[in-house]
Amino acid sequence: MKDKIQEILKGIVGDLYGSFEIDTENLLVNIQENKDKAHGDLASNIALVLAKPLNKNPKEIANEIKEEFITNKEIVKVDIAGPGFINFYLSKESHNKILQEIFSDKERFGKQKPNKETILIEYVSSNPTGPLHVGHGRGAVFGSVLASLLKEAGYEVDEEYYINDFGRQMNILAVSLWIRYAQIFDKKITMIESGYQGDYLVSIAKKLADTKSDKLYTVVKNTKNLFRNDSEESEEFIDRIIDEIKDEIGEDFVFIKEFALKEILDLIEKDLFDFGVNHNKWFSESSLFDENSNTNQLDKSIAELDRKGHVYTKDDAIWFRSTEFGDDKDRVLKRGNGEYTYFATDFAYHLNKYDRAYNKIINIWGSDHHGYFPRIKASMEACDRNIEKLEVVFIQFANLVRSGKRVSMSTRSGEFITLRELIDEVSSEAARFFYINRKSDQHLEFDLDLAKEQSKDNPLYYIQYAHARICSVLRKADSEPLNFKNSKLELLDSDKEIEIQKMLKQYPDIISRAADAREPHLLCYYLRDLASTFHSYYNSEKFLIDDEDLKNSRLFLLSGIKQVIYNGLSILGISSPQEM
RNA sequence: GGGCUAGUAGCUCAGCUUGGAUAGAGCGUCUGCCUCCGGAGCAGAAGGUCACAGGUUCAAAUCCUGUCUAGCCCA
Repeated sequence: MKDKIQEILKGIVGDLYGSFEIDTENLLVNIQENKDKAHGDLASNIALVLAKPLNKNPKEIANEIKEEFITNKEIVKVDIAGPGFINFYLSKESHNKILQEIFSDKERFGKQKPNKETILIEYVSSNPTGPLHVGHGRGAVFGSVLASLLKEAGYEVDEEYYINDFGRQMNILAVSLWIRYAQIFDKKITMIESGYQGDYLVSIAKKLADTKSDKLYTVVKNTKNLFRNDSEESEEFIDRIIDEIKDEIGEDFVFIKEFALKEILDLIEKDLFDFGVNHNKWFSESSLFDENSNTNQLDKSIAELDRKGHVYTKDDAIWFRSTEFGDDKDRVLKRGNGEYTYFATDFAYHLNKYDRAYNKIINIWGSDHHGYFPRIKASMEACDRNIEKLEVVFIQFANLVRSGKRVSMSTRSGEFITLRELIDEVSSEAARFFYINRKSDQHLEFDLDLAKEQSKDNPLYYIQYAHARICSVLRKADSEPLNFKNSKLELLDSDKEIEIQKMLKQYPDIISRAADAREPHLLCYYLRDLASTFHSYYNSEKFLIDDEDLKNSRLFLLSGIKQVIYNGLSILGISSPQEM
């Protein structure tokens, strides 16, 4: 409809002022939906925009255009208002097409045609050294909802979890597990300070003992000697312990490491699953180092950077000259001691993503990493990759609030609140909604009490209640499957009914806007608005009435609202209860 | 010191991408509404220098510049 009006206006303007050679393409002409009913349904600012180039009073222009505009069945009235807006009034019938559309498309309503673009979203990617905590929750929900939104908007989407399963932290994890395991046989052994303290390792250690009995303990000859602490710095201390345990246990050290990794990934995957988050790809960092093949991707990637002339050696270390691409300073890829930096593997990982030929690569990162983006971008640019393809969405941290007070979120060993605990307390769905119901780059106060509350103050409850209420009415109506085909939808002509139909019409736009702008919270606000309009309608009208035609039409309208709430909540990964 | 993000009603926040008519919700406060489809709800009132100062524009919460304040990152 907007396009139609736009075309007509262009024609009229061409006829009227063609000789002035106005560049209609570049003028900021738009057709907008009016907030205020008194101004009609749609408005054009064309007269205001033309005022300057024509050197004419905008009202005069608007009048001339109005004279030429021929109203029809759909556009029943044209009006001039304010400084020179041209308002268009649509016929009441023109609003109810949307209900037929929803009725025939059902859960596909709002879904756009496949556009053949592929997108890779990488998110969560928490270190596999312990279970997920609440700090990961927001990014997890954001990634999964954005993925659903993009699919709805017609993209083909892969959701990937990058497993940091390489390097020193894995050794520390293995040692921590071994200590918990050894404690089963010798209570006097204590966990080292820089080890992973959480209880989860205690249960994993029990499993390890179940499969290996004490075999990995008895090979270590002198545990006392192992834990002597002659005032070493903790860094050196843990490195020495890693080395000594490695020596004593031999190849089984790798077994312990992989055992720990597998168990923790199982935990993470289960938590994510229960949280409604489902990655379809898991990418292992250590696969970049695959030593069994000749294709160590990390060396290959650095070699490519080198070939392009962006690598140099200084102080025995290998550097990337990232400053040439806008970074603050050059970055080390490989240290003098032969260790690769975290950045080096990330660089190789991103090249790998590019080589998988997606149209778009989206990373979801905590906003504390924003300083990290320029060097990744620089490295891709240096390798002649199109940096327009790469996008990072930064997620600001959330604070949990209980009884008006912030819940301490210290990440000090063992003190964090796990995602599991949050799900257990407020339910997975409430947690999802509260995490996503805020612009992602904004601080979020997550009110635990409100998330549990069952009242209109809790926006999720309010939306779900609207759905349940409609289901209840439809149940009560329970006349044979309603024959909506013959409904006299033109009877839906009250202000509220028109308003609802207009609102339903906006739904597909909201989906594409939320997807394109990476702003899933728009959907939450839309659904809340829709629910609110419904509740108001519900209180002002009766549906189960004697007038069959009107009754059917109203029920048809209700089922449209119900469908849209259902579709929207589905994208958020939240259910639409029939009753509650 | 450099960078990023923000500042909108007493509180929590939308709106800013794409400038548009009287700046919106929820909570809280006040006043009403259950013989009636789910009151887990609804209607109404009060509440604003859109941080501040300039600039662009017919038109600025929205775009630009500067200042102040807060959070985060880097040194």
